[in-house]
Amino acid sequence: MIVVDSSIKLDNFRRHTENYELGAVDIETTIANPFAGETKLVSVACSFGDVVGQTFVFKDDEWLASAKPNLESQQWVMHNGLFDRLMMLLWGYDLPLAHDTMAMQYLLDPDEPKSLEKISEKFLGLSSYKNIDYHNILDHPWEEVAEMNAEDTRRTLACFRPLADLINADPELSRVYQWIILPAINELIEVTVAGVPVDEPRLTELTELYAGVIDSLLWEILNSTPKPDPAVYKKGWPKRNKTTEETFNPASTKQVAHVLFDLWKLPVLEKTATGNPSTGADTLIQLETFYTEGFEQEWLGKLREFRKAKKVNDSYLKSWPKFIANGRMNPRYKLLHVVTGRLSSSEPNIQNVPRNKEFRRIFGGVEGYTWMKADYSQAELRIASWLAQEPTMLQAYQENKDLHALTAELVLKDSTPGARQVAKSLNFGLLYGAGANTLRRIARLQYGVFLSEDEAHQHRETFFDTYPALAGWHERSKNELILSGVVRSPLGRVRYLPNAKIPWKVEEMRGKKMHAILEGINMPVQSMASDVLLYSMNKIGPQVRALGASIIAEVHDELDLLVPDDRVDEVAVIVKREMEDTSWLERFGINLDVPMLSDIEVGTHWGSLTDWKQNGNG
DNA sequence: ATGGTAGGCGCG
DNA sequence: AAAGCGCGCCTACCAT
Repeated sequence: MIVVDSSIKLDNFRRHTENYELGAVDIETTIANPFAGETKLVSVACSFGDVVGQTFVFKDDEWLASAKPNLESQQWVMHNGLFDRLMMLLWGYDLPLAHDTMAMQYLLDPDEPKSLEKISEKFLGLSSYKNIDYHNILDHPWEEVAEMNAEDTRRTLACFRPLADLINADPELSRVYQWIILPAINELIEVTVAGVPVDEPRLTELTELYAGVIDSLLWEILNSTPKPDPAVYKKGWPKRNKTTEETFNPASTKQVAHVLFDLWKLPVLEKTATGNPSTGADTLIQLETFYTEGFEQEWLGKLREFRKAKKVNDSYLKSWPKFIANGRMNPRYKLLHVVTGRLSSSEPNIQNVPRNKEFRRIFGGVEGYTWMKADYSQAELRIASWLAQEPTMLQAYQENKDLHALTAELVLKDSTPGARQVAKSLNFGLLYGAGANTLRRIARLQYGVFLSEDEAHQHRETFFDTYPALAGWHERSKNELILSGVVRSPLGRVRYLPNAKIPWKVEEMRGKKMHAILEGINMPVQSMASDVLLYSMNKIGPQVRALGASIIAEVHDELDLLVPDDRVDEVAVIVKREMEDTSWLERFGINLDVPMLSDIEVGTHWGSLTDWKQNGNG
C-alpha cells in the first residue's frame, strides 16, 4: 500500500492509471447526511493489477485533487458504485463506473448476502477483516482506516474476475447487467442528487393539524376505555406522566388486546404470526358487529382513527424534517436489494408516502417548475396477461378497455362503480393466488368492500372461469418451479426458491412450500414490470436533463419529474414516448403484444395534479 | 443504555 | 383443497 503524499508517489499512481485498463476504487466516509454537507471523506483507495499490482491510498487533500484527471479517466470497478460514485460526485470527482461487483453478486442470486466481506470469503476464501466502527471512524488512526480501505479495493478487484466469468456465462443475466443495471446506477445517482423539493410551510401546517387531531382522539379514547384488571394485567399499565394514574396506551397491542379480549370478552378472530390474538385493523373492523357486556363499538373506530393519525404523524410528518437539506429531501435508492429487482427507497422512503392529497401537497412548489407524474396504467396486470397469454385480457388491453370494468361486467355481472371496486380487488388479489379468505381481507382492508364467504368463493371460481389462461399459467409456473426450484423473469433475472421442492408429504413444511410457489408466480411479473420502468428511466433521464428537467423520484410504476414550466409539453412527449415504447424488449427476445400505457399528470405539487393534454391535441 | 423482534401499517 | 407478492419504518416490549 502506497500513501500518496509526494509528487513521486503521485507519478507512480498516474503511471498505473495509464497502464491498467481497469482499477478498483473504494472510499471511506463518516456517516451523516451528505446533502447537508455533513459527511467527511476520510480515505480513497485505488487498486490495480491482479496477481501483481499496487494499491494507492489518498487522504481527502491536495494530493487527491492533483490526481483528479487520472481518477476521472480511469475505468473503475466498485463494490456498490451507487454509493461511492454518488459521494465522490458530491465532492466534485466524476469517477467512471465500469463494473460493480455487488451488482454482479446480486444478479447471480438476489437472496444471497452480497457484502464485500461475504463475497471475498466465498470467491477468495479470505476471512473477515472489518474491525472499524464506522460511527467513530475518525477516532481510529487514519493509517488503520486506510489499510482497511486498501484491502477493500484489493478484494473488489480480486472478486471481479470470478464474478464476471459467472455473469458472462449467463447471457440473460449479462443483458440485464449491461443494459439495465449499470445504466440505472448512473441514472439513480442523478435522481438522488436532484432530490425531492419540499414545501416546508405546508409540512409545518400539516404537522400542527395532526398534533391536534391526535390529542383529541387520544382524549376520546382514554375517556371510553375501561379500567384495566390488575389481576389479569399484573404489571399494571404505565403512567403517562406524574399527575395521572395508570393510563391506557392505545399504541400498545398488549393493552388493546387486554381490553378487547379480557375485559370485553370479544372473540379472538385472528391470530398473529406468533399465535397471539391480533388487534390489527382488519380484526377491529370485524369486531364491530359483535355485542358483549360493556363493549362500546364506537371505541374500535376511534382506535383505528387514532392509529391512522399516529402512523402518518410518526412515520412521515415527524420524521421528515431531519431529511431536508436545502429545501429538498434526497431519498437513498437501493437498486440491489429487492429480490424481484424492484427499487427500494429509504431515509426517507419516498415510495410509501400516503396517497392522501394533503400529504403529497407537501412535495413540490418550486417557482418556475412543474411537477410531472408519469405512471404506467396497470403495469403488472398487463404483463401478467401477456405472460399467461390470456385471450380475453389481452383483447381488452389491445382494444384499450378498462380491465377492472371488464372484470366487473364478466365476473360480477354488474357495471356500477361499486362493482368496479370489487373487481379491482379480484384482479389484483387473484392474480397472485389469493384464496377466498385473503380475498375477503384484501377487499375489506384495501377497497372497503365486504364479501361473504360464499361470495368470495363464488367470485374466485367465476374469475378463473372467465380468465382460464390465467389459471393455466399459475398451474404451469407451479409445476415448473416444483421441479426446478428456480424461476426466471422474462428478461432473465433469476430467483432460487428451493422450498418449492419440498415434498408435499412433509406436512409442517407445506406452508413454506406454498409460500415459495406464490413467490414464484409473482416474481416474473413484478420483476418485468420493474425492469420496464427502469429501462424507461435510463432512457428518459439524459433526454430531459438536456431540457433543464430532472427525474426526482421512482415509485415502482411511476416516475416523477421536475420540469421548467415552459418545457412541460416537450418533456411530456419524451416521457410518454419512452415509457410506452417497448420495442427494445426485442433485445431481450421478447415481443410484448400488449400495450403499456403511461398516464401523465402535471401541477405545482405531487398532491395537486391534473391530466396533461398536449397543446393543440387536447 | 443498546439491540433485536413483533405487531402494525404506509405504498406499489 | 388451499395459498397474494414486494418493501421501510414506527412503537412497544423484552433480552442483554
